[in-house]
Amino acid sequence: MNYFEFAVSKLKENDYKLTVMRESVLRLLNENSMPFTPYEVKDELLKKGVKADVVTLYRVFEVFEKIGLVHKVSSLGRYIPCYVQGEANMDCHHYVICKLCKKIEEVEGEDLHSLEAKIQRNLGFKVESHYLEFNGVCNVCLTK
Amino acid sequence: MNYFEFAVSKLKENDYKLTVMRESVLRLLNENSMPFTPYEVKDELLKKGVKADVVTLYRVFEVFEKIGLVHKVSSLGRYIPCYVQGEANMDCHHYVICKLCKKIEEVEGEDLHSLEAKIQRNLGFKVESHYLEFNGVCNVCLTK
DNA sequence: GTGTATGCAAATGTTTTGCACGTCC
DNA sequence: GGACGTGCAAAACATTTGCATACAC
Repeated sequence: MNYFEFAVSKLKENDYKLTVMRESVLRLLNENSMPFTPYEVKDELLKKGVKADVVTLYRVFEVFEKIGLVHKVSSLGRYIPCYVQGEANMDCHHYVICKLCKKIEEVEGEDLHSLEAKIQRNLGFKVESHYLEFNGVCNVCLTK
Repeated sequence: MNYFEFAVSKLKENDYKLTVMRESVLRLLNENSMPFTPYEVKDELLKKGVKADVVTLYRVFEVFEKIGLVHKVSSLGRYIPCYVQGEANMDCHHYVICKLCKKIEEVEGEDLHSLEAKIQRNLGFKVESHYLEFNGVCNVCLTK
């Protein structure tokens, strides 16, 4: 099951309609597993002949985020599909972000359960998800 | 050495002047070790009789962030002082954020070096810092 | 005194809202 | 058919920039 199929079933499951806009965005994310801003999505879809309003795209992503299809990377204003190595990935988000080219890439989630358990124990804080960003310089920029 | 003293020396060290505005913001952060938006800082300072322009506060935080005195939590638009348990804390930022009351609190950094080393090894990505958010419900909201 | 910091005004950029119309099931 | 989704216009909000004045060292 690829991201698109996964997403479609997820939409149904949550009683959201599969509209032309939602489907177009999902196809884009499925083809390019990378983070987009709503404005970039608008441009990308236009290239494919689909005219979309950014307002709608904001609302599309709002829904997608609610049901765990994307995660918003606030520092970049981008939405990135949550689907790592064939698996839905709602609760842990691990990214590397290059400070030079701004490229962001999802990395395999390491186990942070012991840390979460510790926080739960020490603070009484109920951890539901986590978000981990590694900032630095990517391999491409390093060799420039 | 408290946060204020630490920050003052850090400013000097980086050839930034200790101005009334910067000092006022530092005192505020020193008294309330919590994240503020520039607008909130403006209001807080006004209560103390210090009139500050948000533009200036944005610039103050920009400098503070550059020299590692604060970290911007983009998802909340807030700046949080970096100073955990009496220690400056520039490179690793671990927070718990309550999704209900939005309270954010810094937690003791656990060692993520092995993870960083792994990323460096596998991707050739040079990790310089990381940012870790635990999202969930805080102990106060849990009991409501 | 000199370079940096600040305040004000305004531009820019991002995200949200209201409402009429269109579309999915 | 009815609820939900979309487009357009506009509002609201966040952040940045330019420039003249004020302040720290």
